[in-house]
Amino acid sequence: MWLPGTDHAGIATQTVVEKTLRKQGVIKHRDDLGREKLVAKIWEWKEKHGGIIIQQLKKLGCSCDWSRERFTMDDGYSRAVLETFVDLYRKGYIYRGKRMVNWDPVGRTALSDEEVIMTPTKGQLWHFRYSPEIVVATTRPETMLGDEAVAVHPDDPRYRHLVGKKITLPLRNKEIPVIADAAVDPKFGTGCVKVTPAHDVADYEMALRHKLPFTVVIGPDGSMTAEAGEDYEGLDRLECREAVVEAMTQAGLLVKVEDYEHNVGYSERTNVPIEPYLSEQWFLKYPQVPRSTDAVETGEIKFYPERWQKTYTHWMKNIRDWCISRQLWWGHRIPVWYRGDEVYCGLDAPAGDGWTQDTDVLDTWFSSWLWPFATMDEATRKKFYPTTDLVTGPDIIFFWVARMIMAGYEYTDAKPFSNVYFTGIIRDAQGRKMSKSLGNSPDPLDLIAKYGADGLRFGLMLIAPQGQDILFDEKRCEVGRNFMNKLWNAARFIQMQRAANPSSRPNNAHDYRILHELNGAIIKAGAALDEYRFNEAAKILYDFVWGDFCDWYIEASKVSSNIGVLDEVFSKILRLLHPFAPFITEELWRGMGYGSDTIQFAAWPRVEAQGGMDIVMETQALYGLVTAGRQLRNDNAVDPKKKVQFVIKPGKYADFFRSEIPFLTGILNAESVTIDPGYTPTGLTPSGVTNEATVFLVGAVDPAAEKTKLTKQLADVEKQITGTEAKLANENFVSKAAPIAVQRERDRLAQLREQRDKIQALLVKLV
RNA sequence: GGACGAUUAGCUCAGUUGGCUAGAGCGCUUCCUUGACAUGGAAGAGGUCACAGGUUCAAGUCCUGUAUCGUCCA
Repeated sequence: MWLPGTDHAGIATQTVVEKTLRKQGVIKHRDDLGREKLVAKIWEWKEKHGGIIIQQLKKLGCSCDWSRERFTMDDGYSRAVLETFVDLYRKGYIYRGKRMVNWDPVGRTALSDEEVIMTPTKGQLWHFRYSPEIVVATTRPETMLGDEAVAVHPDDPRYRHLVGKKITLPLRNKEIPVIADAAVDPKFGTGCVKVTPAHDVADYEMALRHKLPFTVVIGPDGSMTAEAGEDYEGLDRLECREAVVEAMTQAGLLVKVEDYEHNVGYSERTNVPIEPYLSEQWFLKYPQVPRSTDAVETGEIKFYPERWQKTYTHWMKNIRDWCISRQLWWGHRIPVWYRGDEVYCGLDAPAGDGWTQDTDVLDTWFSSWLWPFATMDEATRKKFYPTTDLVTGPDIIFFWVARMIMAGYEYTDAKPFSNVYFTGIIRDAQGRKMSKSLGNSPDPLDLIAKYGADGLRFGLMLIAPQGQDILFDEKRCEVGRNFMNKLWNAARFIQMQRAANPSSRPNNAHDYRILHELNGAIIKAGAALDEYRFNEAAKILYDFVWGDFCDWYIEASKVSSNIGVLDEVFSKILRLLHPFAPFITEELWRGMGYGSDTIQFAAWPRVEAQGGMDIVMETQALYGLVTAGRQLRNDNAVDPKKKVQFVIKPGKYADFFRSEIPFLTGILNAESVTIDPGYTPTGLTPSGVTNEATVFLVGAVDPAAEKTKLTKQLADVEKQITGTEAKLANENFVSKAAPIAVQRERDRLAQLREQRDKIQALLVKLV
């Protein structure tokens, strides 16, 4: 059972809707509309656009249980989210506090650490003189307006005498202390750092240790507050930066400016620099951390590919409290009410007047971490929980996977899933992630229109190796489309055979051989699927269908067909391909009359015991003759329409080859094929040497070409002989290698020598 | 700075525990509209498996180091 659904994508959705409304001139700011009306607008938008992904899944033929589709803002699911909040609050995992958070000044909301993208950014490092003895360096001059101290390392002899003294903060004419703190790196810059408690994470920590005041100089919208002083109030933080630099320069306090590359956090959503911002937020201390860490380490929950374990473990071991409040309106509103100093947390508003609910909503991931179980009612859970597989992208291993595991253990006392399959990320041909702003993501519906849903699916499966990102090129869908075309035409061929041929049991070499290969495909594809190697399974089936079934078995069937085996193999092919290509297999399944019910319920093919390994080998040798014969025709530029005479001088299998003369004649477009163990060519007779026989093309010859070809072949074979002989002459190899490996080399050598002799004999004749 | 990937044919990539005479698709060359399929068929060219060491009878595969690219985390 595949349970489909979507989350409400809080910040992304609200941002899009607000932007649209602003563009339409409906509002300037969300406050113009107010909470209820904006949320109503977002619901409208959701009804209109929210189904796109689901539509795409349906068009792709994903076999979800659509009756179970869920949305994180559904009533039932919402209830579960709030219950979780209340429960964790009562258990003491959730707390509210004034902390330094990652502030998105455009989205005007706090973000979790995971939503901040660190990007190396070229900037400058300004060196400011704060006093005759103190020079500090900063990449963010505007923050100096909120400085509350200058810090040095306690053991730094250069500054020890200054510790405890006060200096005057330039521009603000404010007394600030010089403090000593071990967090200062004495080797960085001058060894003195400015301390801005309200606007830097490290400084915030330091301020706590030294009980410094927190002066907020940058407001939630990224502009300077009154605390910054009247010269700067209202300026945007970047404008303010210039103003501060200018003022310091004027005052003669700018010592120097250096180019400097450092990491700057950007909002994942709005792509603007994050502002460390001191504000009142809700935090979650994660539950079930040790158990969740162990679960993955011990393999109770398995990751595919395994290596993501490390990333997971590393994050779990360095886990920090999660800022879960967002200053948004689209999402689950925090179920906490205030009245004066009173705080109430519960599912519904408390009785009595004067209570106001917290205005924040919860981080979307706080909603979706409950997904594996909150989407199911009790009866469903009994049947399907814990679930077996989660399929997701490695980019949300922290956002979602880790949190789901913790929620699972906390609320169901069980793992939410046994296996996590991490897909590759589809990138464009230049290796860039697909993104709306780049406009480099193709519309799946367009691709389906062009290549068919099955073609698109199969094409993608073939190019998606486990654990690797996929460079997407539309051309690659052609492979899938072509394959579907091939499949369809194979079906047409079978149908045409039905009229002429009665069904029967396997009775000839080609039958046994194709059934043998079918078994191989079933085994190998099954094993690949068991290990989540989807591309490998797709490749195995592709090769079997195109190579073995179409190129050989159907071709053989043109000479003499066995409709019973054709149908048996093809009906199994359809079942094997059904997970990859649901539409065409369903169509053919019914169209070919293999079942009246949907193929979805047809049993996965089983391996049927097949005798006749000898026949399979003989047939392999037979096909070798065909290839040799075709080569002869090609090399000697024989008109494809021209019927020619072949003579085959067999090593073994003479009787078998003789019994297949009709097949050989047909497939080689021969006038005649003769099997003659005692054949000696007269004059110039082009020939091809296989392991089991020599094939002669009697008739038209180009002696020069023939000689070149044979000489090249001889050189090739002799090179291999030398290599094999060297191996076998190596005492160490013979004594230390596995006996099978040694035997294999001996057999090979014998075979190669035989081939060499044959070619030499032919060359002698040519001279 | 740390962790993890990648580096194999012109391009995009397979290659599971070492046994390889290294594969596929696309592209390329030659020929073919023969009753399943030109979204096709037949044949073919094309690779010192990033580099340097090491382990081994044997290394694309294991180990160490280097280089380049990518992702994640500080």
